[in-house]
Amino acid sequence: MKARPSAPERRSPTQQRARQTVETILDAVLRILRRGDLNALTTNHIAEAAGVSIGSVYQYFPDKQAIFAALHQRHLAEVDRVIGSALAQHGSSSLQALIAALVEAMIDVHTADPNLYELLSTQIPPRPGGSRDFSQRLHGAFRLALAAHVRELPPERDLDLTVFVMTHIVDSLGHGAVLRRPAGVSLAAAREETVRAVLAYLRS
Amino acid sequence: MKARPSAPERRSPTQQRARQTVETILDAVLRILRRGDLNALTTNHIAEAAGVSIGSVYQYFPDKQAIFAALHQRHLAEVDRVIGSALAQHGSSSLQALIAALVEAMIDVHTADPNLYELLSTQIPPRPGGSRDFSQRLHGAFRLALAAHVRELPPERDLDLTVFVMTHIVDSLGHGAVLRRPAGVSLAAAREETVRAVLAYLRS
DNA sequence: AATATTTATGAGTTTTTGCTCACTTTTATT
DNA sequence: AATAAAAGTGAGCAAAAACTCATAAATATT
Repeated sequence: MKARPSAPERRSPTQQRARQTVETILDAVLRILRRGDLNALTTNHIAEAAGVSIGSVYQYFPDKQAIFAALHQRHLAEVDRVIGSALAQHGSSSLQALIAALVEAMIDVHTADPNLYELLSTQIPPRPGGSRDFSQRLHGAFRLALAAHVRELPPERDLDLTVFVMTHIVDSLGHGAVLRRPAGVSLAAAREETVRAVLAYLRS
Repeated sequence: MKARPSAPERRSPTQQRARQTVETILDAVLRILRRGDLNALTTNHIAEAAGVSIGSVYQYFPDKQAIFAALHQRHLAEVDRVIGSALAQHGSSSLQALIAALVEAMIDVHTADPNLYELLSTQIPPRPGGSRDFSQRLHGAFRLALAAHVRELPPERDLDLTVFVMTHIVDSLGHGAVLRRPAGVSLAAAREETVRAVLAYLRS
């Protein structure tokens, strides 16, 4: 488990089936993750779950970390897509409709892969000066979304601070609504209440 | 890494120095955690970081999981202590003072061990019918805290749903304020804004 | 069709890691 | 002081995991 001295480069897939193999491997990790068996995340088992040989895994990933890093990249792209779609559809809607769409998008993301965030946050080292991480990416997207509605907000508010709070509320409750919802609280109720909380905060 | 067939019992420490050894081992895990090097969480390295032999570790912990489980227990007790203290001091205060105290307590907990929650959530399997986990514990404590102020809340609100939302806001922002605060947002500002958000939600 | 390149395989090597146990040292008891 | 019990040690074992490499199959290029 200790970091190997260096991670040799691997060739990148050029043929279609090679790209498919890479996707299959990443999908297998998600499948294991959904089963919740974190200890089954070994390279050999990932290969087995993907239905490819261990050699194929190392054709495209220099080491185990790289598999998680690739998954991280794919997840970021997916979040961008989902959030972007919500923004595109509700760019000119009311603030309430926008927030509702964002909350729903967040719940969708977390429903698809409930444990992914925890895995990535423990397995992916934060890039020092490199690309933006998950929460920064979310912050940027939400900042853009809220900027269109600044006139509806009380004046004299720090936009970054407001977005920081709003992002955490939406993300945490989107996550919690899927994973930690107490008995007697429906998903729909949690969703609506989250929207209420965000709107109450923004208008306060 | 796969689960061993059975985990034999170990003797529990009776002398003072033995209890100290156990604490030293748990502290070492926290120290490694604070360094952020999740891959250094091997039994041998934990022993080395604690300055005890690997044999001593296995005097008191039947397997590696048990170390994390003990840490989990210790963390739950600490959270109970901190939250309980906040409640005791502000049992008859205003709602605003109470929320402020809870937010501060949450930030304190997360400041001490920023990565602990992530580790535990990935390494500790959820107890089937056993003791309550972290978020349930928090929910119970916050429910108690809020119950004293039901008269200040709008009527016709589901207490569990309200506590669910409030707990996630406080926990997530307490955590985020320490770990994911963007540049230009001070800790004090994040704390105050969290209080504002919770109060706005509760009064909405 | 012949050749080159990319992709896939998986048995086997090497490293890591969880854990044991025979033994020593320290503390408690008589 | 003698004896017993508890605590501590660390070399080393067995299992597991990361990763390699010689080889074969599939696809692309000539």
